[in-house]
Amino acid sequence: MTTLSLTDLDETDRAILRALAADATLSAGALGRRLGLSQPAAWRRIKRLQEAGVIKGRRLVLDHERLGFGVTVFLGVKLATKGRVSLEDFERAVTAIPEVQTVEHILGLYDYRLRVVARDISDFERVLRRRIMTLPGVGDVEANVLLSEERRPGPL
Amino acid sequence: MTTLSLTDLDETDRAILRALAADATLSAGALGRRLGLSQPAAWRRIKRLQEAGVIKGRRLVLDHERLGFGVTVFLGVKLATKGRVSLEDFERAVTAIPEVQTVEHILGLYDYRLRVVARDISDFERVLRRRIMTLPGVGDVEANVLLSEERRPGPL
DNA sequence: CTTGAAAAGAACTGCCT
DNA sequence: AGGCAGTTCTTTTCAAG
Repeated sequence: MTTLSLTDLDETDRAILRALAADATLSAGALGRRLGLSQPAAWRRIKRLQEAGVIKGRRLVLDHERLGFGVTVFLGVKLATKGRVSLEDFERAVTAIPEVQTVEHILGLYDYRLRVVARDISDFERVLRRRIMTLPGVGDVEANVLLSEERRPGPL
Repeated sequence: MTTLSLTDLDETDRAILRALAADATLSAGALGRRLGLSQPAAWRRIKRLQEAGVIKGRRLVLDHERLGFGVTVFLGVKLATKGRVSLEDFERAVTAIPEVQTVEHILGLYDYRLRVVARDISDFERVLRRRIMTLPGVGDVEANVLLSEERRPGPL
């Protein structure tokens, strides 16, 4: 496992990550052609990046609107009671809510940021009142409705 | 294109999405075995979901820490000047910053939420001062350092 | 690192229930 | 809709330069 070696990725590794980050569907052969490598060479590099843990996996990108979840809301949550037990209780309870897609523990005015999806605004109200506000230790809550979102490749 | 398909996904489609959302590596054959379908049957459903636009693509999940970006910060940004041109100017400029991974236009106290990665805190300070604060129309900025994050499958 | 080749498996197609 | 059988392509592994 801890063959953890590398912060030493060369420029070719970075190019592979850039290409795959945009489209994880690319085959080793197609990648090699694009970068001037043979198929086995590209394949070995990809495998190396996976085993080093740099590539953690591949996930589907779903269109939640088409799945009937037209509303995405970010919630900032401040805990009324802090301390180790409160954090653990809150995290356990919040991860059991299906509408919660992401739980981020952050440093700042709020303790947690939640990404919540709902079918529509009234469905969101239901989730907020019956699920979120009843979580253990919840204090202040701030809501932000997502209007649009753009993801970028990130630095490499 | 507009083979507009439907909000009518049956339970099998949902099971496919649940499985693939966790691991997009699964082959149609493996998926079929898991659900009691033949390989072509599973394959046809996956293809249908892709053509319907429910599945938008497959993305790599990278470990940014191992890539040397140990710090993730969320920035709430309030624009000083609003209006159509200001929003477009801001969005164009902000998407050109490599450290910015996500740009979310939101409704609430702040106008945008940015997800920013940096090598360390002093690298983040550089990005903040030289890149973010110099963006056109930037007013208030609030920063939240990410401590930990958990992603969940979401409702289905 | 390359090329070449072989085995396994996945993707795709057509036909039939 | 689903299954079966077959073809084609890629992935994956290995040998050798």
